[in-house]
Amino acid sequence: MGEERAEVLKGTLDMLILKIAALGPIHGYGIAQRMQQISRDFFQLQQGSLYPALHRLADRGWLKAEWRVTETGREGKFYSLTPKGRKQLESEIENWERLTGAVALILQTAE
Amino acid sequence: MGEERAEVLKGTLDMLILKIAALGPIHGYGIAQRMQQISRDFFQLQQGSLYPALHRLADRGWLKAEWRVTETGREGKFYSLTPKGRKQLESEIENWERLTGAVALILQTAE
DNA sequence: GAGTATAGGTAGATATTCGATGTGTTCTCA
DNA sequence: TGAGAACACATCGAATATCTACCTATACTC
Repeated sequence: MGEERAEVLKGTLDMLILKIAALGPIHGYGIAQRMQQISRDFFQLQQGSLYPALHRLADRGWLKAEWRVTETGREGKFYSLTPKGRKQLESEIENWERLTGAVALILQTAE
Repeated sequence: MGEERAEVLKGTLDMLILKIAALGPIHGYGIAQRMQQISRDFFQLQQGSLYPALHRLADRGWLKAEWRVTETGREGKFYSLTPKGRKQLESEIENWERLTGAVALILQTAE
């Protein structure tokens, strides 16, 4: 009980990951941590969602990956935004805003 | 090109339908029309999404259905919110707000 | 009589997220 | 020195939801 399970809204994960990556090169595990931090523990991104999403985004040419050594001395795959990825992020944010705007219109409708 | 396809965000359709039904008993076809109107043509709910969703919501006890005659003299299945459905709607709206709040935190983060 | 709008519906394809599970390394602390 | 936690990568299958495409039927318009 009291499970504050915060599932990411389907369709928004790509945008969120791209946005975090836009802050600077970061490895997968770090993305999940950062997302949790920034959202004040609201989003707890699962690894089973994270890694497939990263591969998907890389496949589409929105992220590029590079092995480097992390702050903790381990190997990590660092992702950074490609120019195409930056455009994609912009377009996803725009769409997100139009979408939440439309939802707001409906939620505000009074009986 | 220029396709302004507005797909409903997965996970929000139930909330939107419940909200429209909360405005008063309304039949399925009317829900789609109303949603399009209120959202200023942004949402164009497909029948293949609408009807399965209505059945789902009725199965869960959030909507109750009743055949009546529509304004245009046809038979229509009118849906109205049950008390359980009203609670569900409230909880979905609350969740939606926490969710968009968390997304906003991430989108606002500056490099 | 043809076509459009209204009203209901199903079936299959697609996409995405999660939960469970697996590998291996480094660090901490008893 | 050894156990467990945290770090870092990953895959697989189940569950879910939405869409596209299709189907039926009635009423209205031209």
